[in-house]
Amino acid sequence: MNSNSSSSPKVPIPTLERLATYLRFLIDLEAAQVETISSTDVEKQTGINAAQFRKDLSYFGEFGKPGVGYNVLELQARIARILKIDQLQPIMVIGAGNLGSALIGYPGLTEHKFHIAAAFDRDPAKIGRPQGDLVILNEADVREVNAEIGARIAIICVPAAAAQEVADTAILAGVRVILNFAPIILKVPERIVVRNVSFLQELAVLSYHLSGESQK
Amino acid sequence: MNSNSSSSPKVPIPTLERLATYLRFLIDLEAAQVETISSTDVEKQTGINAAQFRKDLSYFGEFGKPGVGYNVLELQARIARILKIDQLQPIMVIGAGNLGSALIGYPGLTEHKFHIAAAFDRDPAKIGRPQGDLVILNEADVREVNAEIGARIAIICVPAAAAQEVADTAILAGVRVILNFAPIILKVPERIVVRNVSFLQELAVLSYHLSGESQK
DNA sequence: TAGATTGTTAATCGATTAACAATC
DNA sequence: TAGATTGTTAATCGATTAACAATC
Repeated sequence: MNSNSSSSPKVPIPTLERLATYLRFLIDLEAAQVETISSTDVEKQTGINAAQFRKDLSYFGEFGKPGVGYNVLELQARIARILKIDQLQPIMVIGAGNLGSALIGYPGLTEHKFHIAAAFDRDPAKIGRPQGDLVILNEADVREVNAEIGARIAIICVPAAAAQEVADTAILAGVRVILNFAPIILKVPERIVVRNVSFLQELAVLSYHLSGESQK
Repeated sequence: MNSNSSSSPKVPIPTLERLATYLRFLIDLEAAQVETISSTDVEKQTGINAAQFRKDLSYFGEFGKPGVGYNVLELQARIARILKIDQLQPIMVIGAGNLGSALIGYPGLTEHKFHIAAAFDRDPAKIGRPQGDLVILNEADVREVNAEIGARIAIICVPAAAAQEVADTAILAGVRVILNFAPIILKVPERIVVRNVSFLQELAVLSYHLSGESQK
């Protein structure tokens, strides 16, 4: 389900996912004025195995000092660079319904240098409406607008029926990676990376775990 | 990151995730009036390996006829039963901001027999406000309300700072599994199953894949 | 120096996929 | 019966974790 990792050589996806967790954790440590941290501390505080933490980092170079640990600020900066969120990253959101609006207003994004540069919809009632700092634009103008803003990341929040079409448009407009919230499997060229988020899937896995007992 | 799978014996989590995908796919097939499907067809249409499809199902019994394939309606019903979404499943949503509201209005939920039975917030300005078919309730009343509705699933959509407290409350109120949208690692008893959805993590993984070239 | 902790190699574990006898 | 496709075993692949020499 985790899609076309056509690109880069051999960093496991789970490692990349954890990298984002480490970054968040390091930001909290910075706020708590912690200067140095060891892999054992990481394990104690996040539950992620210390060897795994070191292994994850080892894909990208050497980050720590034997006998000492890792400098919080330096590690933070280096992980941000690896994840390419060391500079503002423009994103387009397609679909300005409830979910799209929630994302546009999500405060964590800016904190992590993600910047929603444009939001689109095809509903004439929504086009032109202000939304956060943005104005909803016409979906028909995706390509034109993206020639300006140069987003390489698209977030698709339209209904399943429209998702494939919208993905095609985004790709034509120069998007290279897609976060897809529509419950369908997008067909995209090899070079495009897609990640799917499915609330239904998450809930289904949880629901399964409601074993026998007190169903009320 | 995938949390406390304390419960059931040995079905891999990825298998459960795919089960939800199969279910969705089977619903589409039903709509298209397809009666029977083989594992090879599944592979062709979803990209999921045929052997994997059969293996996934094999954890739960026998579903197909050699030489023939699987009956779409029967398989659909049996997967729904496995995932415990063959009957209405009540859910509580805590946090009625943008994201919570998006979930309350999400049409796919009902289709899959998930029912948001109550939504809570602690903001006095929100309490009492209508939202879809619901009225936002006071977060302080979670326990009392859940004695009525009996939700075993909670969706947490509050800011990071409030998430742990809210999770504790939900667990006290009888919740057994949690879908957590707050970007923190919840500390919960062994028996509680948590799944985390992190937009930042998803975006970070995608951002990583924006290799070198045209950063514009 | 002695103690702590790294980065990395090797061992373990688990999930995916190929192969095939059983069966419709 | 011959052809197709299942369910399952065995082989492969990849990710996690333990162990330890190198290093601060």
